[in-house]
Amino acid sequence: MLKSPAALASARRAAGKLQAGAPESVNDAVLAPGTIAFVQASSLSTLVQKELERMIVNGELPAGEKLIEGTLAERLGVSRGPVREAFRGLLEAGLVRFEKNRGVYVRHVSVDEAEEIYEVRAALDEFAGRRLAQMGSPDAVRQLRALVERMEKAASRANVDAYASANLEFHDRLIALTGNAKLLATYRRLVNELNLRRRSSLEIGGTMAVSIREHREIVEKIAAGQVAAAGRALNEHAMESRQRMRQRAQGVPGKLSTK
Amino acid sequence: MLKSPAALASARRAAGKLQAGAPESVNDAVLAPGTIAFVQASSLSTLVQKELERMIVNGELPAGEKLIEGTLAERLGVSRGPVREAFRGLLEAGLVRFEKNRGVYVRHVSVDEAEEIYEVRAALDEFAGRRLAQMGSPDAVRQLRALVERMEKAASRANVDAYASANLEFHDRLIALTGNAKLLATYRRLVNELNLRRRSSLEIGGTMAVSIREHREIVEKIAAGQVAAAGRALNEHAMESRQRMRQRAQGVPGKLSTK
DNA sequence: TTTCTGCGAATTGTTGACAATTTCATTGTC
DNA sequence: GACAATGAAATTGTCAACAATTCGCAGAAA
Repeated sequence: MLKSPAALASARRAAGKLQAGAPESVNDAVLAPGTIAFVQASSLSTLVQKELERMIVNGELPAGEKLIEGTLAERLGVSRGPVREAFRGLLEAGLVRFEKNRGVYVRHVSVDEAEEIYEVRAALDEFAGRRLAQMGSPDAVRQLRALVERMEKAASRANVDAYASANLEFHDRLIALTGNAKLLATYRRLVNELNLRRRSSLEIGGTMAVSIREHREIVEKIAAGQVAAAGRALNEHAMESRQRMRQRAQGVPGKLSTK
Repeated sequence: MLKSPAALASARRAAGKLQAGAPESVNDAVLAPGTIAFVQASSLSTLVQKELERMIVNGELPAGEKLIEGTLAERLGVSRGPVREAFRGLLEAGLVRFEKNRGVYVRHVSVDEAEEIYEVRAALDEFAGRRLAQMGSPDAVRQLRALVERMEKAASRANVDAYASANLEFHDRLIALTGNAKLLATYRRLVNELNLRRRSSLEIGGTMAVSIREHREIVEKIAAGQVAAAGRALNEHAMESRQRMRQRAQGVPGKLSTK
Protein backbone atom coordinates (compact mmCIF):
# COMPACT_ATOMS: atom_id res chain seq x y z
CA MET A 1 0.00 0.00 0.00
CA LEU A 2 3.08 2.17 0.08
CA LYS A 3 4.87 3.35 -2.97
CA SER A 4 6.82 6.52 -2.28
CA PRO A 5 10.57 6.00 -2.47
CA ALA A 6 13.09 7.72 -0.29
CA ALA A 7 11.64 11.12 -1.14
CA LEU A 8 12.40 12.49 2.28
CA ALA A 9 16.00 11.51 2.04
CA SER A 10 16.44 13.47 -1.15
CA ALA A 11 14.83 16.55 0.32
CA ARG A 12 17.09 16.19 3.31
CA ARG A 13 20.19 15.91 1.18
CA ALA A 14 19.19 19.00 -0.77
CA ALA A 15 18.70 21.00 2.39
CA GLY A 16 21.94 19.73 3.79
CA LYS A 17 23.83 20.87 0.74
CA LEU A 18 22.38 24.34 0.90
CA GLN A 19 22.97 24.57 4.57
CA ALA A 20 26.55 23.59 4.02
CA GLY A 21 26.97 26.57 1.76
CA ALA A 22 26.76 24.88 -1.62
CA PRO A 23 25.41 26.96 -4.52
CA GLU A 24 21.77 26.82 -5.40
CA SER A 25 22.02 24.29 -8.16
CA VAL A 26 20.46 21.19 -6.78
CA ASN A 27 19.86 18.66 -9.47
CA ASP A 28 17.59 16.49 -7.44
CA ALA A 29 13.84 16.77 -7.70
CA VAL A 30 12.35 20.24 -7.92
CA LEU A 31 11.00 21.27 -4.56
CA ALA A 32 7.96 23.41 -3.94
CA PRO A 33 8.84 26.95 -2.91
CA GLY A 34 9.28 27.22 0.81
CA THR A 35 10.13 23.57 1.10
CA ILE A 36 13.79 24.15 1.71
CA ALA A 37 13.26 26.55 4.55
CA PHE A 38 10.77 24.15 5.99
CA VAL A 39 13.11 21.20 5.84
CA GLN A 40 15.83 23.25 7.43
CA ALA A 41 13.58 24.33 10.25
CA SER A 42 12.02 20.95 10.92
CA SER A 43 13.33 17.71 12.18
CA LEU A 44 12.97 14.45 10.36
CA SER A 45 10.11 13.56 12.67
CA THR A 46 8.11 16.53 11.46
CA LEU A 47 8.76 15.65 7.87
CA VAL A 48 7.72 12.06 8.41
CA GLN A 49 4.61 13.13 10.27
CA LYS A 50 3.56 15.49 7.50
CA GLU A 51 4.16 12.82 4.88
CA LEU A 52 2.17 10.20 6.76
CA GLU A 53 -0.59 12.69 7.41
CA ARG A 54 -0.79 13.39 3.71
CA MET A 55 -0.93 9.70 2.87
CA ILE A 56 -3.65 9.08 5.42
CA VAL A 57 -5.83 11.99 4.38
CA ASN A 58 -5.29 11.08 0.73
CA GLY A 59 -6.39 7.57 1.37
CA GLU A 60 -3.10 6.05 0.31
CA LEU A 61 -3.06 4.59 3.78
CA PRO A 62 -6.68 3.50 4.23
CA ALA A 63 -8.45 3.28 7.56
CA GLY A 64 -7.50 0.15 9.43
CA GLU A 65 -4.11 -0.17 7.76
CA LYS A 66 -1.34 -1.23 10.06
CA LEU A 67 1.66 1.07 10.09
CA ILE A 68 4.87 -0.85 10.61
CA GLU A 69 7.72 1.20 11.99
CA GLY A 70 10.50 -0.65 10.27
CA THR A 71 8.86 -0.76 6.86
CA LEU A 72 7.96 2.91 6.89
CA ALA A 73 11.38 3.89 8.16
CA GLU A 74 13.05 1.98 5.37
CA ARG A 75 10.82 3.40 2.65
CA LEU A 76 11.27 6.93 3.88
CA GLY A 77 14.98 6.50 4.28
CA VAL A 78 15.19 7.20 8.00
CA SER A 79 15.54 5.16 11.14
CA ARG A 80 12.72 4.06 13.41
CA GLY A 81 13.15 6.86 15.92
CA PRO A 82 11.69 9.68 13.83
CA VAL A 83 8.90 7.38 12.66
CA ARG A 84 7.94 6.62 16.23
CA GLU A 85 7.94 10.31 17.05
CA ALA A 86 5.74 10.99 14.06
CA PHE A 87 3.34 8.33 15.32
CA ARG A 88 2.96 10.22 18.59
CA GLY A 89 2.00 13.33 16.70
CA LEU A 90 -0.49 11.47 14.54
CA LEU A 91 -1.94 9.86 17.64
CA GLU A 92 -2.53 13.22 19.27
CA ALA A 93 -4.03 14.45 16.00
CA GLY A 94 -6.53 11.62 16.13
CA LEU A 95 -5.42 10.04 12.88
CA VAL A 96 -4.04 6.76 14.21
CA ARG A 97 -4.87 4.31 16.94
CA PHE A 98 -2.37 2.77 19.28
CA GLU A 99 -2.08 -0.66 20.87
CA LYS A 100 0.83 -1.32 23.13
CA ASN A 101 3.18 -3.95 21.74
CA ARG A 102 0.80 -4.51 18.86
CA GLY A 103 1.30 -1.53 16.65
CA VAL A 104 -0.23 1.59 15.17
CA TYR A 105 -3.24 1.54 12.88
CA VAL A 106 -4.92 4.17 10.76
CA ARG A 107 -8.05 4.98 12.66
CA HIS A 108 -11.55 4.05 11.65
CA VAL A 109 -14.01 6.84 12.28
CA SER A 110 -17.36 5.35 13.13
CA VAL A 111 -20.60 6.85 11.92
CA ASP A 112 -21.37 7.90 15.46
CA GLU A 113 -18.08 9.69 15.78
CA ALA A 114 -18.47 11.36 12.41
CA GLU A 115 -21.85 12.63 13.54
CA GLU A 116 -20.25 14.11 16.61
CA ILE A 117 -17.66 15.82 14.47
CA TYR A 118 -20.31 17.27 12.18
CA GLU A 119 -22.09 18.70 15.18
CA VAL A 120 -18.99 20.41 16.47
CA ARG A 121 -18.32 21.67 12.98
CA ALA A 122 -21.81 23.10 12.85
CA ALA A 123 -21.12 25.10 15.98
CA LEU A 124 -17.86 26.44 14.57
CA ASP A 125 -19.43 27.25 11.21
CA GLU A 126 -22.25 29.11 12.84
CA PHE A 127 -19.80 31.20 14.80
CA ALA A 128 -17.76 31.94 11.69
CA GLY A 129 -20.83 32.94 9.70
CA ARG A 130 -21.99 35.33 12.37
CA ARG A 131 -18.55 36.80 12.75
CA LEU A 132 -18.14 37.37 9.00
CA ALA A 133 -21.57 38.91 8.64
CA GLN A 134 -20.70 41.19 11.50
CA MET A 135 -17.30 42.17 10.14
CA GLY A 136 -18.77 43.24 6.83
CA SER A 137 -15.61 42.78 4.82
CA PRO A 138 -16.26 43.29 1.09
CA ASP A 139 -13.08 41.42 0.28
CA ALA A 140 -14.21 38.37 2.20
CA VAL A 141 -17.52 38.37 0.34
CA ARG A 142 -15.66 38.66 -2.93
CA GLN A 143 -13.49 35.66 -2.16
CA LEU A 144 -16.43 33.55 -1.11
CA ARG A 145 -18.39 34.48 -4.22
CA ALA A 146 -15.46 33.45 -6.38
CA LEU A 147 -15.36 30.08 -4.69
CA VAL A 148 -19.08 29.56 -5.20
CA GLU A 149 -18.52 30.29 -8.87
CA ARG A 150 -15.81 27.67 -8.95
CA MET A 151 -18.31 25.22 -7.53
CA GLU A 152 -20.84 26.18 -10.17
CA LYS A 153 -18.39 25.71 -12.99
CA ALA A 154 -17.36 22.32 -11.68
CA ALA A 155 -20.99 21.31 -11.35
CA SER A 156 -21.82 22.42 -14.88
CA ARG A 157 -18.97 20.25 -16.08
CA ALA A 158 -20.19 17.45 -13.83
CA ASN A 159 -16.67 17.33 -12.44
CA VAL A 160 -17.25 15.79 -9.05
CA ASP A 161 -13.64 16.00 -7.91
CA ALA A 162 -13.31 19.67 -8.76
CA TYR A 163 -16.61 20.32 -7.06
CA ALA A 164 -15.59 18.54 -3.89
CA SER A 165 -12.30 20.38 -3.83
CA ALA A 166 -13.97 23.78 -4.28
CA ASN A 167 -16.47 22.88 -1.61
CA LEU A 168 -13.74 22.03 0.86
CA GLU A 169 -11.91 25.21 0.06
CA PHE A 170 -15.03 27.31 0.44
CA HIS A 171 -15.54 26.15 3.98
CA ASP A 172 -11.89 26.35 4.87
CA ARG A 173 -11.68 29.87 3.52
CA LEU A 174 -14.83 30.88 5.27
CA ILE A 175 -13.30 29.89 8.59
CA ALA A 176 -9.94 31.44 7.74
CA LEU A 177 -11.52 34.76 6.83
CA THR A 178 -12.66 35.27 10.39
CA GLY A 179 -9.02 35.86 11.23
CA ASN A 180 -9.25 33.54 14.22
CA ALA A 181 -6.26 31.20 13.87
CA LYS A 182 -7.28 28.96 16.72
CA LEU A 183 -10.70 28.51 15.20
CA LEU A 184 -9.09 27.54 11.92
CA ALA A 185 -6.75 25.05 13.56
CA THR A 186 -9.63 23.47 15.46
CA TYR A 187 -11.73 23.29 12.34
CA ARG A 188 -8.98 21.72 10.26
CA ARG A 189 -8.30 19.11 12.85
CA LEU A 190 -11.92 18.04 12.71
CA VAL A 191 -12.07 18.03 8.92
CA ASN A 192 -8.91 15.96 8.84
CA GLU A 193 -10.56 13.31 10.94
CA LEU A 194 -13.64 13.39 8.78
CA ASN A 195 -11.44 12.66 5.81
CA LEU A 196 -10.83 9.24 7.30
CA ARG A 197 -14.39 8.45 6.26
CA ARG A 198 -15.34 9.96 2.98
CA ARG A 199 -12.97 8.02 0.88
CA SER A 200 -15.43 7.48 -1.93
CA SER A 201 -15.58 10.97 -3.31
CA LEU A 202 -18.97 10.26 -4.79
CA GLU A 203 -20.45 11.32 -1.50
CA ILE A 204 -22.03 14.29 -3.15
CA GLY A 205 -24.21 12.29 -5.47
CA GLY A 206 -26.86 14.36 -7.17
CA THR A 207 -27.08 17.02 -4.52
CA MET A 208 -24.78 19.50 -6.19
CA ALA A 209 -27.56 21.82 -7.30
CA VAL A 210 -29.06 22.01 -3.84
CA SER A 211 -25.67 22.48 -2.29
CA ILE A 212 -24.75 25.36 -4.58
CA ARG A 213 -27.94 27.17 -3.76
CA GLU A 214 -27.21 26.81 -0.06
CA HIS A 215 -23.73 28.19 -0.46
CA ARG A 216 -24.96 31.14 -2.44
CA GLU A 217 -27.55 31.93 0.19
CA ILE A 218 -24.91 31.75 2.88
CA VAL A 219 -22.70 34.22 1.08
CA GLU A 220 -25.55 36.61 0.42
CA LYS A 221 -26.57 36.61 4.06
CA ILE A 222 -23.01 37.37 5.04
CA ALA A 223 -22.86 40.12 2.42
CA ALA A 224 -26.10 41.61 3.72
CA GLY A 225 -24.79 41.63 7.25
CA GLN A 226 -27.58 39.38 8.47
CA VAL A 227 -25.70 38.05 11.45
CA ALA A 228 -28.16 35.59 12.91
CA ALA A 229 -29.38 34.36 9.53
CA ALA A 230 -25.88 33.72 8.25
CA GLY A 231 -25.02 31.76 11.35
CA ARG A 232 -28.21 29.74 11.15
CA ALA A 233 -27.73 28.96 7.48
CA LEU A 234 -24.24 27.64 8.10
CA ASN A 235 -25.33 25.61 11.07
CA GLU A 236 -28.11 23.99 9.10
CA HIS A 237 -25.81 23.41 6.18
CA ALA A 238 -23.43 21.43 8.37
CA MET A 239 -26.24 19.51 9.99
CA GLU A 240 -27.53 18.52 6.58
CA SER A 241 -24.10 17.20 5.70
CA ARG A 242 -24.30 15.16 8.84
CA GLN A 243 -27.66 13.81 7.78
CA ARG A 244 -26.45 12.90 4.31
CA MET A 245 -23.42 11.17 5.77
CA ARG A 246 -25.57 9.06 8.02
CA GLN A 247 -27.98 8.06 5.33
CA ARG A 248 -25.12 7.10 3.07
CA ALA A 249 -23.62 5.03 5.85
CA GLN A 250 -26.88 3.25 6.48
CA GLY A 251 -27.42 2.64 2.82
CA VAL A 252 -24.00 1.09 2.41
CA PRO A 253 -23.34 -0.67 5.66
CA GLY A 254 -19.76 -1.52 6.34
CA LYS A 255 -17.03 -0.24 8.51
CA LEU A 256 -18.99 0.73 11.52
CA SER A 257 -16.70 0.06 14.42
CA THR A 258 -14.05 2.35 15.74
CA LYS A 259 -11.67 -0.58 15.64
CA MET B 1 11.89 23.93 38.62
CA LEU B 2 11.59 20.17 38.70
CA LYS B 3 11.28 18.18 41.83
CA SER B 4 9.55 14.87 41.17
CA PRO B 5 11.83 11.89 41.65
CA ALA B 6 11.73 8.74 39.58
CA ALA B 7 8.02 8.27 40.21
CA LEU B 8 7.44 6.76 36.82
CA ALA B 9 10.09 4.18 37.37
CA SER B 10 8.38 2.91 40.49
CA ALA B 11 5.04 2.68 38.75
CA ARG B 12 6.70 0.81 35.94
CA ARG B 13 8.34 -1.64 38.30
CA ALA B 14 5.03 -2.29 40.01
CA ALA B 15 3.31 -3.00 36.73
CA GLY B 16 6.14 -5.18 35.62
CA LYS B 17 5.90 -7.27 38.73
CA LEU B 18 2.20 -7.81 38.32
CA GLN B 19 2.58 -8.55 34.69
CA ALA B 20 5.20 -11.12 35.53
CA GLY B 21 2.70 -12.93 37.66
CA ALA B 22 3.81 -11.80 41.08
CA PRO B 23 1.14 -11.62 43.80
CA GLU B 24 -0.68 -8.40 44.43
CA SER B 25 1.36 -7.21 47.36
CA VAL B 26 3.35 -4.32 46.02
CA ASN B 27 4.97 -2.40 48.78
CA ASP B 28 5.89 0.56 46.69
CA ALA B 29 3.81 3.70 46.71
CA VAL B 30 0.04 3.31 46.67
CA LEU B 31 -1.30 3.86 43.19
CA ALA B 32 -4.61 5.38 42.28
CA PRO B 33 -7.17 2.78 41.16
CA GLY B 34 -6.90 2.07 37.49
CA THR B 35 -3.33 3.19 37.39
CA ILE B 36 -1.93 -0.27 37.07
CA ALA B 37 -4.07 -1.18 34.11
CA PHE B 38 -3.16 2.11 32.53
CA VAL B 39 0.54 1.60 32.98
CA GLN B 40 0.26 -1.86 31.55
CA ALA B 41 -1.63 -0.63 28.52
CA SER B 42 0.53 2.41 27.85
CA SER B 43 4.05 2.85 26.78
CA LEU B 44 6.56 4.88 28.71
CA SER B 45 6.08 7.70 26.24
CA THR B 46 2.43 7.99 27.17
CA LEU B 47 3.27 8.02 30.84
CA VAL B 48 5.88 10.69 30.37
CA GLN B 49 3.54 12.76 28.25
CA LYS B 50 0.77 12.59 30.83
CA GLU B 51 3.18 13.52 33.57
CA LEU B 52 4.59 16.48 31.68
CA GLU B 53 1.12 17.59 30.72
CA ARG B 54 0.14 17.55 34.37
CA MET B 55 3.19 19.56 35.34
CA ILE B 56 2.56 22.13 32.64
CA VAL B 57 -1.12 22.60 33.37
CA ASN B 58 -0.35 22.73 37.08
CA GLY B 59 2.18 25.43 36.53
CA GLU B 60 5.05 23.38 37.89
CA LEU B 61 6.59 23.95 34.50
CA PRO B 62 5.78 27.60 33.83
CA ALA B 63 5.33 29.10 30.40
CA GLY B 64 8.64 29.77 28.74
CA GLU B 65 10.49 27.07 30.67
CA LYS B 66 12.96 25.11 28.63
CA LEU B 67 12.48 21.37 28.73
CA ILE B 68 15.77 19.52 28.53
CA GLU B 69 15.51 15.97 27.28
CA GLY B 70 18.39 14.58 29.26
CA THR B 71 17.42 16.18 32.55
CA LEU B 72 13.79 15.13 32.29
CA ALA B 73 14.74 11.62 31.24
CA GLU B 74 17.01 11.25 34.23
CA ARG B 75 14.48 12.60 36.70
CA LEU B 76 11.75 10.36 35.36
CA GLY B 77 14.01 7.36 35.25
CA VAL B 78 13.78 6.69 31.53
CA SER B 79 15.94 7.28 28.50
CA ARG B 80 15.64 10.17 26.10
CA GLY B 81 13.63 8.28 23.51
CA PRO B 82 10.31 8.23 25.35
CA VAL B 83 10.82 11.83 26.42
CA ARG B 84 11.25 12.90 22.83
CA GLU B 85 8.12 11.01 21.85
CA ALA B 86 6.22 12.69 24.64
CA PHE B 87 7.41 16.04 23.32
CA ARG B 88 5.84 15.30 19.96
CA GLY B 89 2.53 14.65 21.63
CA LEU B 90 2.74 17.83 23.68
CA LEU B 91 3.64 19.76 20.56
CA GLU B 92 0.56 18.52 18.75
CA ALA B 93 -1.49 19.32 21.83
CA GLY B 94 -0.29 22.89 21.65
CA LEU B 95 1.39 22.87 25.04
CA VAL B 96 5.00 23.28 23.95
CA ARG B 97 6.91 25.10 21.29
CA PHE B 98 9.66 23.61 19.21
CA GLU B 99 12.89 25.01 17.80
CA LYS B 100 15.06 22.73 15.77
CA ASN B 101 18.40 22.05 17.43
CA ARG B 102 17.51 24.51 20.17
CA GLY B 103 15.01 22.71 22.28
CA VAL B 104 11.46 22.52 23.49
CA TYR B 105 9.82 25.25 25.57
CA VAL B 106 6.54 25.48 27.43
CA ARG B 107 4.43 27.70 25.27
CA HIS B 108 3.40 31.22 26.03
CA VAL B 109 -0.19 31.93 25.11
CA SER B 110 -0.52 35.53 24.09
CA VAL B 111 -3.52 37.63 25.00
CA ASP B 112 -4.57 37.62 21.37
CA GLU B 113 -4.44 33.87 21.21
CA ALA B 114 -6.32 33.51 24.47
CA GLU B 115 -9.02 35.74 23.06
CA GLU B 116 -9.29 33.49 20.06
CA ILE B 117 -9.61 30.48 22.30
CA TYR B 118 -12.35 32.12 24.35
CA GLU B 119 -14.26 32.82 21.16
CA VAL B 120 -14.09 29.22 20.02
CA ARG B 121 -15.08 28.15 23.50
CA ALA B 122 -18.07 30.43 23.33
CA ALA B 123 -19.23 28.71 20.18
CA LEU B 124 -18.86 25.28 21.76
CA ASP B 125 -20.57 26.36 24.97
CA GLU B 126 -23.47 27.78 23.07
CA PHE B 127 -23.92 24.54 21.20
CA ALA B 128 -23.74 22.53 24.42
CA GLY B 129 -26.28 24.76 26.14
CA ARG B 130 -28.74 24.43 23.31
CA ARG B 131 -28.26 20.71 23.13
CA LEU B 132 -28.79 20.22 26.85
CA ALA B 133 -31.87 22.42 26.92
CA GLN B 134 -33.20 20.40 24.03
CA MET B 135 -32.43 17.03 25.59
CA GLY B 136 -34.31 17.87 28.74
CA SER B 137 -32.46 15.47 30.99
CA PRO B 138 -33.50 15.91 34.63
CA ASP B 139 -30.34 14.15 35.75
CA ALA B 140 -28.15 16.61 33.88
CA VAL B 141 -29.93 19.52 35.50
CA ARG B 142 -29.48 17.90 38.87
CA GLN B 143 -25.76 17.52 38.38
CA LEU B 144 -25.34 21.09 37.21
CA ARG B 145 -27.35 22.43 40.13
CA ALA B 146 -25.14 20.51 42.52
CA LEU B 147 -22.07 22.07 40.99
CA VAL B 148 -23.52 25.56 41.25
CA GLU B 149 -24.12 24.84 44.92
CA ARG B 150 -20.52 23.85 45.30
CA MET B 151 -19.56 27.18 43.81
CA GLU B 152 -21.85 28.99 46.23
CA LYS B 153 -20.40 27.22 49.22
CA ALA B 154 -16.88 28.00 48.12
CA ALA B 155 -17.80 31.62 47.57
CA SER B 156 -19.44 31.92 50.99
CA ARG B 157 -16.21 30.60 52.48
CA ALA B 158 -14.26 32.97 50.25
CA ASN B 159 -12.30 29.95 49.12
CA VAL B 160 -11.02 31.09 45.76
CA ASP B 161 -9.31 27.84 44.86
CA ALA B 162 -12.35 25.73 45.60
CA TYR B 163 -14.45 28.18 43.66
CA ALA B 164 -12.19 28.07 40.63
CA SER B 165 -12.12 24.30 40.74
CA ALA B 166 -15.91 24.04 40.92
CA ASN B 167 -16.22 26.54 38.11
CA LEU B 168 -13.94 24.51 35.88
CA GLU B 169 -15.81 21.35 36.69
CA PHE B 170 -19.16 22.98 36.01
CA HIS B 171 -18.18 23.86 32.49
CA ASP B 172 -16.45 20.57 31.84
CA ARG B 173 -19.47 18.65 33.07
CA LEU B 174 -21.79 20.79 31.05
CA ILE B 175 -19.95 19.84 27.91
CA ALA B 176 -19.66 16.21 28.91
CA LEU B 177 -23.38 15.92 29.58
CA THR B 178 -24.15 16.51 25.94
CA GLY B 179 -22.76 13.02 25.33
CA ASN B 180 -20.69 14.28 22.43
CA ALA B 181 -17.20 12.91 23.08
CA LYS B 182 -15.56 14.82 20.25
CA LEU B 183 -17.00 18.05 21.55
CA LEU B 184 -15.59 17.27 24.97
CA ALA B 185 -12.15 16.45 23.60
CA THR B 186 -12.10 19.65 21.58
CA TYR B 187 -13.21 21.68 24.55
CA ARG B 188 -10.63 20.18 26.88
CA ARG B 189 -7.85 20.82 24.43
CA LEU B 190 -8.76 24.49 24.38
CA VAL B 191 -9.10 24.76 28.14
CA ASN B 192 -5.74 23.09 28.53
CA GLU B 193 -4.13 25.76 26.43
CA LEU B 194 -5.90 28.47 28.36
CA ASN B 195 -4.38 27.05 31.51
CA LEU B 196 -1.02 28.17 30.21
CA ARG B 197 -2.19 31.69 31.01
CA ARG B 198 -4.18 31.88 34.15
CA ARG B 199 -1.49 30.86 36.48
CA SER B 200 -2.39 33.41 39.09
CA SER B 201 -5.59 31.87 40.33
CA LEU B 202 -6.77 35.24 41.58
CA GLU B 203 -8.25 35.79 38.15
CA ILE B 204 -11.71 35.74 39.59
CA GLY B 205 -11.26 38.73 41.81
CA GLY B 206 -14.48 40.01 43.27
CA THR B 207 -16.72 38.77 40.51
CA MET B 208 -17.80 35.61 42.24
CA ALA B 209 -21.27 36.85 43.05
CA VAL B 210 -21.95 37.90 39.48
CA SER B 211 -20.54 34.69 38.16
CA ILE B 212 -22.71 32.54 40.40
CA ARG B 213 -25.82 34.33 39.29
CA GLU B 214 -24.89 33.73 35.66
CA HIS B 215 -24.35 30.07 36.25
CA ARG B 216 -27.64 29.70 38.02
CA GLU B 217 -29.44 31.42 35.18
CA ILE B 218 -27.78 29.14 32.71
CA VAL B 219 -28.91 26.06 34.56
CA GLU B 220 -32.45 27.32 34.92
CA LYS B 221 -32.73 28.06 31.23
CA ILE B 222 -31.53 24.57 30.47
CA ALA B 223 -33.98 23.15 32.97
CA ALA B 224 -36.81 25.12 31.40
CA GLY B 225 -35.93 23.86 27.96
CA GLN B 226 -35.32 27.34 26.64
CA VAL B 227 -33.02 26.28 23.87
CA ALA B 228 -32.01 29.58 22.33
CA ALA B 229 -31.81 31.40 25.65
CA ALA B 230 -29.59 28.76 27.20
CA GLY B 231 -27.25 28.90 24.24
CA ARG B 232 -27.14 32.67 24.31
CA ALA B 233 -26.48 32.79 28.03
CA LEU B 234 -23.55 30.43 27.71
CA ASN B 235 -22.13 32.27 24.75
CA GLU B 236 -22.28 35.56 26.59
CA HIS B 237 -20.82 34.00 29.69
CA ALA B 238 -17.77 32.86 27.75
CA MET B 239 -17.41 36.19 26.00
CA GLU B 240 -17.44 37.94 29.34
CA SER B 241 -14.65 35.69 30.51
CA ARG B 242 -12.76 36.75 27.46
CA GLN B 243 -13.36 40.37 28.32
CA ARG B 244 -12.21 39.95 31.90
CA MET B 245 -9.11 38.16 30.75
CA ARG B 246 -8.21 40.97 28.42
CA GLN B 247 -8.75 43.68 30.98
CA ARG B 248 -6.65 41.78 33.45
CA ALA B 249 -3.91 41.40 30.88
CA GLN B 250 -3.96 45.09 30.07
CA GLY B 251 -3.97 46.00 33.72
CA VAL B 252 -0.93 43.86 34.38
CA PRO B 253 1.12 44.07 31.24
CA GLY B 254 3.73 41.41 30.87
CA LYS B 255 4.17 38.30 28.86
CA LEU B 256 2.59 39.35 25.64
CA SER B 257 4.50 37.54 22.96
CA THR B 258 3.90 34.03 21.79
CA LYS B 259 7.64 33.51 22.06
C1' DT C 1 33.97 49.13 27.55
C1' DT C 2 32.27 46.70 23.66
C1' DT C 3 32.54 43.55 20.13
C1' DC C 4 34.51 39.53 17.86
C1' DT C 5 36.53 34.79 17.99
C1' DG C 6 37.59 30.29 19.28
C1' DC C 7 37.10 26.40 22.07
C1' DG C 8 35.12 23.24 25.39
C1' DA C 9 30.73 21.81 27.42
C1' DA C 10 26.00 20.99 26.97
C1' DT C 11 22.22 19.72 24.23
C1' DT C 12 19.82 17.94 20.38
C1' DG C 13 19.20 14.68 16.15
C1' DT C 14 19.71 10.28 14.55
C1' DT C 15 21.03 5.78 14.41
C1' DG C 16 21.87 0.86 15.52
C1' DA C 17 21.57 -2.72 18.98
C1' DC C 18 19.27 -5.55 22.24
C1' DA C 19 15.39 -7.33 25.01
C1' DA C 20 10.45 -8.27 25.28
C1' DT C 21 6.30 -9.23 23.05
C1' DT C 22 3.40 -10.68 19.49
C1' DT C 23 2.45 -13.16 15.23
C1' DC C 24 2.35 -17.02 12.43
C1' DA C 25 3.28 -21.33 10.56
C1' DT C 26 4.18 -26.06 11.98
C1' DT C 27 3.67 -29.95 14.51
C1' DG C 28 1.42 -33.15 17.29
C1' DT C 29 -2.86 -34.70 19.55
C1' DC C 30 -7.60 -35.83 20.08
C1' DG D 1 -10.68 -32.01 10.57
C1' DA D 2 -10.42 -29.06 14.75
C1' DC D 3 -7.49 -27.58 18.21
C1' DA D 4 -3.71 -26.84 21.42
C1' DA D 5 1.45 -26.60 21.95
C1' DT D 6 5.78 -25.01 20.11
C1' DG D 7 9.27 -22.44 18.20
C1' DA D 8 11.05 -19.28 14.71
C1' DA D 9 10.29 -14.81 12.55
C1' DA D 10 8.55 -10.31 12.78
C1' DT D 11 7.59 -6.36 15.35
C1' DT D 12 7.67 -3.24 19.12
C1' DG D 13 9.85 -0.91 23.43
C1' DT D 14 13.79 0.88 25.29
C1' DC D 15 18.31 2.18 25.60
C1' DA D 16 23.09 3.77 24.81
C1' DA D 17 26.32 5.69 21.59
C1' DC D 18 27.79 8.86 18.12
C1' DA D 19 27.52 12.99 15.18
C1' DA D 20 25.93 17.69 14.57
C1' DT D 21 24.54 21.89 16.48
C1' DT D 22 24.17 25.32 19.84
C1' DC D 23 25.58 27.59 24.12
C1' DG D 24 28.66 29.81 27.38
C1' DC D 25 32.69 31.91 28.34
C1' DA D 26 37.50 33.31 28.30
C1' DG D 27 40.54 36.01 25.86
C1' DA D 28 41.84 39.01 21.88
C1' DA D 29 40.93 43.00 19.13
C1' DA D 30 38.69 47.43 18.16
